[in-house]
Amino acid sequence: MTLTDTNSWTGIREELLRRIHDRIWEPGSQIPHEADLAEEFGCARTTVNRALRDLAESGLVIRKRRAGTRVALNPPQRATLTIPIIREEVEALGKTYQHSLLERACQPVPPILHGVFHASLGEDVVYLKTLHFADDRPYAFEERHINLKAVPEARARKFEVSSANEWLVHNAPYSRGELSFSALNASDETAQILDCTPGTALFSMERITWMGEEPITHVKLIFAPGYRMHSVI
Amino acid sequence: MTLTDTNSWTGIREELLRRIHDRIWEPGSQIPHEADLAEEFGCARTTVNRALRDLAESGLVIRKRRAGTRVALNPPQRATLTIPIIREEVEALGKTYQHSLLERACQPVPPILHGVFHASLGEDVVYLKTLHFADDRPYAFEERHINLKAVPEARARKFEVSSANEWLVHNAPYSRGELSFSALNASDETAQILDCTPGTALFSMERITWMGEEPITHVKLIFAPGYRMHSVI
DNA sequence: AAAGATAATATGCATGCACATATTAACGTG
DNA sequence: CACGTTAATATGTGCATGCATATTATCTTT
Repeated sequence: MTLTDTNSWTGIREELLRRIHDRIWEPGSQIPHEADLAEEFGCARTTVNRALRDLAESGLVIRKRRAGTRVALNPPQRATLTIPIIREEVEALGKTYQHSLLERACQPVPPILHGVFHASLGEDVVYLKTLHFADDRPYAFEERHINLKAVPEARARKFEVSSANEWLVHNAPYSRGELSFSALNASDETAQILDCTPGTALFSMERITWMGEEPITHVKLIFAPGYRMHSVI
Repeated sequence: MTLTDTNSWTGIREELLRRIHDRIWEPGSQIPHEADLAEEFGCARTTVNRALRDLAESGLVIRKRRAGTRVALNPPQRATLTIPIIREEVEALGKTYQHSLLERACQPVPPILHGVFHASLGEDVVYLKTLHFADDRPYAFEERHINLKAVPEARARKFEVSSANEWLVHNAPYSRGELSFSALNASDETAQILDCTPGTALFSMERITWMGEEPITHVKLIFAPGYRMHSVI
């Protein structure tokens, strides 16, 4: 018998987890509905609901109205990725961080969204080109658009002393974001900027962030050769 | 102006979000407590709680008992990455998945860990080279080592019908793993395998998984040109 | 004044209930 | 039989309330 406290929603979640792991409820099969589980555990349906909602959030079960709750067939493998602030990342390597603003434009430069994200930052944007250094060596090349409708204060900022990234982190919080990673061959321009030979495979990260329904900023980072991104499961 | 329905917890969340973004509540500052907000919005405290919990989960506010709720100083730098099973990923594109085993060896081939991960799979391993297809086009090239000490059943498996990945997912659960992403130029061999020109920038993912202290498997995936990995914050 | 006990407070959680909503099943009707 | 309509049902959400728990402030006691 399990010693889990079945009166707390976490306890119920553990018990449900156990049943899924022990294949008492097989992948793809339907599990009893909330009311039955509540009766079995001797708790309110709300409590079971909380536990099931949590499991659904982690992707272990699929819930649909009327259709009931099913054990996910292939539980998605999730990893948590920590997106570092470049300065911190460089300093963690024991190197000195520097950055230089290559370009700053307010005229509407068409955002280079490449169709990666389904969003537009609108017409009124700041466009920034920044190069990040680690010990005088180029570390990453950044292209950024900032939506001035969402962050009007950015119009006056020069972003020469503090980088746009850090300023935005502290001044324009976002509620959600999307990330996209890819590999690309260094163009002549980026090769020159990052001090490598054209054609070198480079790791690239694109990110777009929103506050509610309003896009805040779009960044495309191209890292110098050899960059690796790590994550733990 | 959007007339947010302040009677639903999502509506309240939007309004709270707006206040954070508009700096009505500055980063680091305390926001009114649940009871006050409930009264202001004319709803139950439970509903405000739901909204605040959601914001706390996304990392935008920090909540502590008695201490109250504060706007986060450093908004989230975490993203959850869902690592797809290649077959599902391909099928989600509306394409037909296929894979073919290029090589299978049991003799101790030195694992190509490249010093990325600090681990060794030991001497007794299966080495697999698999090519994954999407509609007859190469999709990803996989090199894998399986630790036979941890998964002895793998010695007898041929991995011709079901891919090693899916077999392991369902038969060798792991407790933790490490991931590493990088970009690399296609070698002559990988270019031939993936049907692209040598030198093309390719996205690569390496993963090692453990059960407890025992490494289970190490995979290196090299994706065909144009691959992108997505993630949400 | 320092240390410990105690009270106050904000969030966390559980309950019982009601109603909303999405989805499926059953049922007619042409 | 194919179709639209209606009913049944499981989850989703809101509310009022009470108690639990962590943390801080305050009040003792020595």
